[in-house]
Amino acid sequence: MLAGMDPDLHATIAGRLRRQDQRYTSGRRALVEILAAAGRPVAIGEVMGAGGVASQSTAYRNLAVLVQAGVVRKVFGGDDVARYELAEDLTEHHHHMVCLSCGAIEDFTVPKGLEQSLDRLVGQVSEGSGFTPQGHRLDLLGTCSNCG
Amino acid sequence: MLAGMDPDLHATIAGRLRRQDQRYTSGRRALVEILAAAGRPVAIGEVMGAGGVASQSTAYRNLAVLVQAGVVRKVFGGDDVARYELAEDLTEHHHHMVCLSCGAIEDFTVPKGLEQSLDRLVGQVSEGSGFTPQGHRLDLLGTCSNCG
DNA sequence: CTCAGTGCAAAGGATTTGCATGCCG
DNA sequence: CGGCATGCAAATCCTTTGCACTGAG
Repeated sequence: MLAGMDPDLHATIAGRLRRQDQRYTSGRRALVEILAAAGRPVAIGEVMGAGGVASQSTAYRNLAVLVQAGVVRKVFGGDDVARYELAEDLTEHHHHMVCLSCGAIEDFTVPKGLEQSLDRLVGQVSEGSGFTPQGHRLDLLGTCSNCG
Repeated sequence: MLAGMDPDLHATIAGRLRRQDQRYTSGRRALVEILAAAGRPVAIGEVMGAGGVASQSTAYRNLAVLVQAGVVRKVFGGDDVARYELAEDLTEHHHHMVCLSCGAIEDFTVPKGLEQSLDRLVGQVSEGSGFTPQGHRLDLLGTCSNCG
């Protein structure tokens, strides 16, 4: 586990899984460790390369379970490969810098004031439309240092 | 063509294609008409269902050409199917409400003041990191009226 | 005539599913 | 013991590509 990581993380996750009648197996724990260590959304290839996960299909299956339990979020960048990160309530609310060239994603946060403006906006837009907002997504699109 | 649509739209597009040594064929024009009429990002299935486009592979190929020419933008929502919309400089800067249930996407715009805040943010974040921003993406995630 | 554009069918890559085996509760 | 989790391989889904044909310049 990374230093600085919430020591109750695994207990919290175990609880959420139990609520869904799911077990917190070593394979699922390995996935969580990888996501927590990465600190940014990781694609399936990186997950497999990290070691500790043997079967790709099981990785997909477990990630789906974790998403269902609200432990993991699936994010899409500029390319068509899905990436996974720990749910925001296990880490913190943040945003993404998406590289349009290679698809890599990095995290960043924004000033609290702007976040509040965004939250207010969410509420405004929801009124009138039949749309029920559950959150927002603010991404920067551009070119990362590797591709620039 | 839809009433209210920029009458020079097709001329503009033809010019951009010509710059890439591409022709503005009837098939490509049909795609543009569909995107313009939709007013929101459309998936390949909707494109085919709209009529006027015979071959799915040609549709993909022409959409790629249009993206390359800066006429069309490819967007990803909450699911893994790509959607296409006219480039922002042919329409106007806007944002998306993404339905997490069915993947549908609707457009919306935000107050100018907030947009300016976002633009300022883009500049700030770019400094220090090696990331070169080219734009931003602000989406609302939630449930649409059909799925709610 | 020549070459880009088009259609059909086959190929590709990412993700999902079927089935038999192994392990935890 | 019984059922869920896991691995492997086959299947699916979206998307791209190969190749021969057609049409516009």
